[in-house]
Amino acid sequence: MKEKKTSPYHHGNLKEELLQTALEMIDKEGLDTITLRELTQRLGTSRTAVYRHFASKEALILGVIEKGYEHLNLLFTPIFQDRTHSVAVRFEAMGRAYLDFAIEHPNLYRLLFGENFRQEREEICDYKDENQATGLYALIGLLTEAQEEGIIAQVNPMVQAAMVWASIHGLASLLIDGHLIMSDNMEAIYEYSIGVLLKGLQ
Amino acid sequence: MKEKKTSPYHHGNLKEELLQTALEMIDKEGLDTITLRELTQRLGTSRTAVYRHFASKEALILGVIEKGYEHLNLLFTPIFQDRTHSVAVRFEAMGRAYLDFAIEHPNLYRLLFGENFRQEREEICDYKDENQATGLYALIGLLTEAQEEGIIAQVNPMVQAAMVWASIHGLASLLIDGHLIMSDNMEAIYEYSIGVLLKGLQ
DNA sequence: ACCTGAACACCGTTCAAGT
DNA sequence: ACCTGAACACCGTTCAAGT
Repeated sequence: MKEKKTSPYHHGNLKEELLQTALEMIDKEGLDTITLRELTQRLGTSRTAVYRHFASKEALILGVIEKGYEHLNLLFTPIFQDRTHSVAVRFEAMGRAYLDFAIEHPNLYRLLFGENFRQEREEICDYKDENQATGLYALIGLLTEAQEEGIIAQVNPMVQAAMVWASIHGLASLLIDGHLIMSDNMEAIYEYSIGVLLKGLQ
Repeated sequence: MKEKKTSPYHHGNLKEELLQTALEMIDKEGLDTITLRELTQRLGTSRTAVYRHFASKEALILGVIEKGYEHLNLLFTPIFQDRTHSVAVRFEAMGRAYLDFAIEHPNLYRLLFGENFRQEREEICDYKDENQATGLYALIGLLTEAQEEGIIAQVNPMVQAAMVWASIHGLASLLIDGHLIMSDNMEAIYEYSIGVLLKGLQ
């Protein structure tokens, strides 16, 4: 048995491990409570090792955001593209998947769709790329499909997509941030919302 | 000319000044960047004076949140109660006022409707009080009125209110956090959204 | 491409002592 | 009901020096 080339010390892909562990820590504990000191300690490296791969803590978090978008993209795109189901069914399924993600990963959801790095997001990924990763483009595609089937009115699908996204995002945000009375009634609210949207879009 | 009873040092209502100045600082610079040290320095007091009136920085911020809700209440309630205009007009006006507030005071809006103090909010004000201050109760009243006029379907108005609030809140959030493409198209998106809502609620 | 260790400026918070 | 001043633990970040 040959050993791997003995890399000095115990890391080869520290950058990836930093991103992955940071993502997990944010997911579990929230963005505000994590520190570089704890992150590096958990990986068994020195504090300063971070700066070999990232210019700052912010730069690292931005990497986590990118990772999060990719993760989300893999989650949503298949739903939109599943042609075996009707547009209405897929519409409802996408909203539910979106809400479920927010509920299961509130800290991650806030990181991806909250105020963090408003500036940097605009600089790094141009809007198009972000919204592609977000699934907004898939949503636009689905709405276009619905227009062709005559289910909804022929309006600029980007405007429609913005309105629909805002509705579901608002529901998710109010819910995970504790602003909605009767969280227990969530299922009823969601189903009603989808109904109102589909009817209103006609 | 009689001088005021010479209060020791230069403050009588420090508590109120702390709240007011903190609110202004948050409004201008955001919650994350303000520090107790800068706040007290701006008021010309010692750093430790804060702890005469508040148990912690968090407690002070919570006071700011309460102040914010009151401010908002004064803004919205008149619109809802203005019986000289039709329900549809008031509905549109309330959404616009809500959006305008978010756009003009994004930092304050995030403080009031974001994730901050999720826990404490639930403890201090019970849901009802908060949602009353938020204007949610007024919205429910407006929707009830609309039901009586036969403009919208007779559904549990609390469910309707949650759906409507979520839609506008989502629009405001995505906008001020920079997630929406074509912010320049905002007016079109808003008008379309109100249309979809009114139609969908029928 | 990592490590150790010391240091810096900046936090919120506490405390002891004054007026 | 405030003040001063020192101190504490905790940050992100930098640097000098190693391997």
